[in-house]
Amino acid sequence: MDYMDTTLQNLWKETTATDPVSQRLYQVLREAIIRMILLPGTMLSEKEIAETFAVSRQPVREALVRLSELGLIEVRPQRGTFVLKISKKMVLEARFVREAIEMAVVKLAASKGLAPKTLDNLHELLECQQRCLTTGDSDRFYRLDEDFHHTLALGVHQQSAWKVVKGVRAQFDRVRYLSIPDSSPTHKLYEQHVEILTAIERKDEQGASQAMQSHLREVLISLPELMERKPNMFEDEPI
Amino acid sequence: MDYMDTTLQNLWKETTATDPVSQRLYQVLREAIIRMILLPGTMLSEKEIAETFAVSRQPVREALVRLSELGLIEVRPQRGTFVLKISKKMVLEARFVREAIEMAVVKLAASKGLAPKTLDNLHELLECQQRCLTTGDSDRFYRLDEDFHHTLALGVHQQSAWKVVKGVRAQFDRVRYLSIPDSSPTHKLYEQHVEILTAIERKDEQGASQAMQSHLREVLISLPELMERKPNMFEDEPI
DNA sequence: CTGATGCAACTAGTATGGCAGTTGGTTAGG
DNA sequence: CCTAACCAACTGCCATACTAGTTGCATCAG
Repeated sequence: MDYMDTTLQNLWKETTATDPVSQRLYQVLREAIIRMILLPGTMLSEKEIAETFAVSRQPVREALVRLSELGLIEVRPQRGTFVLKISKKMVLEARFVREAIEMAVVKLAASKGLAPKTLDNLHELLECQQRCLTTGDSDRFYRLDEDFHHTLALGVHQQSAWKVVKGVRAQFDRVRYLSIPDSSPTHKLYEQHVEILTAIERKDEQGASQAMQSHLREVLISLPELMERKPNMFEDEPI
Repeated sequence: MDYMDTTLQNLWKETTATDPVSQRLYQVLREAIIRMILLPGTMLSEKEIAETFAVSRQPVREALVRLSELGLIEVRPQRGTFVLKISKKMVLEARFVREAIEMAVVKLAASKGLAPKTLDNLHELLECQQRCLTTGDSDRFYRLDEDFHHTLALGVHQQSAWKVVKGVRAQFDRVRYLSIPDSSPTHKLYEQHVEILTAIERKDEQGASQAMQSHLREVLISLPELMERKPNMFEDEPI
């Protein structure tokens, strides 16, 4: 909890200074946990965090409350607050929720159709992703992945659905960041995006939802191997 | 904000006194908002709530943070905190999320099958509901409804899915309590539960998910009529 | 009488201080 | 040397105090 302070400070400065402190702290800590800057098992002392960012403990607490609701940290009263280790169970449950919602989203998109403006945005996002493939900018690629899914959800006017997906995505993204710098199958993910979009455009509900399912299961293929290679990042599961 | 104090006090005493104050406040306020004890549009002063329950503002704030994440209240900085009016958009979005998840749950239950213990519990719940039909205890009926859906989700080991459903249920339940004391179609709801369970038992994925869909859409049939009859409970939608 | 302006009484946001419970090392006893 | 009891140093939880921003009413000018 020393070398990483500078990294946290950078994230802190990226947040908009006019926002409430508790919000900024939430964003910073969430990002830090997902990006494996704060590793699973790390203890997060309220006092220490407050001193790190030169704020009081009150807004820190509120940020921690929200993070514990996301299932990223665990607050053990009178003992300490800890970054939760990745749980295979939680990740698979998160996938179930995400699959259910996002498959419903693309079905709706295929049946009702999307606004021309939305389709334009989606196509543009795919073009950007294709460019990322050639430049090898996988960081940007994944941000565009999030945008793609977000745009789909908003395209069928389901903002709440997106909020839920964004919440459970945290579990996914930790696994993803853990697998860096493995060669991730970005090409495959891109192809799947294309498949999803074309299925929607030809009003193929079944095809679109199947493509989405395959897409969402792709990320977790490497899960068992990761659990073996980095066991201390994962919760000790009962045998 | 006076006559209702006694009602809130009762809810307060029902909570377990050993739990953290912030948790108890969250439960009480959540229940009060859902049960329309705290009506849409009501202003919730942190100070006032703190005095009502003889606690400090700190745990009140933490409860309010969680409630605002559920979409039940809105915190407007330096102005006040308000119980959100029911929004048709939000309710329909909540239904979409719930439908997506619960249809996926029953599909999984039908394909993988449920443990005998779980099936027993479900059948017992249905029997209890049937008894409620004769005694006319609709309050208990709806608690059993929640248990039924909860048991299904846990039966396929999807605890996270249930948490999400429980979250969006808040939007549903406000509409339900608003429609009391209308004669609600409890018989129909019971029949739908039976239909869902039998479909699961005969491994009929499609039938189970269809039954669940009909079931979830039943509650909101009265929505348009309610919006006309009690317009001040609903958000002013753009024309 | 109507309008704008300024002040007082709110609000939520933040900071700080004191509390009880847990923990791990240390010390006293076997 | 080993074990058990104790104590100091943490932890998160709650209460209180203070700050900054908003709002509405009262007051004063036109």
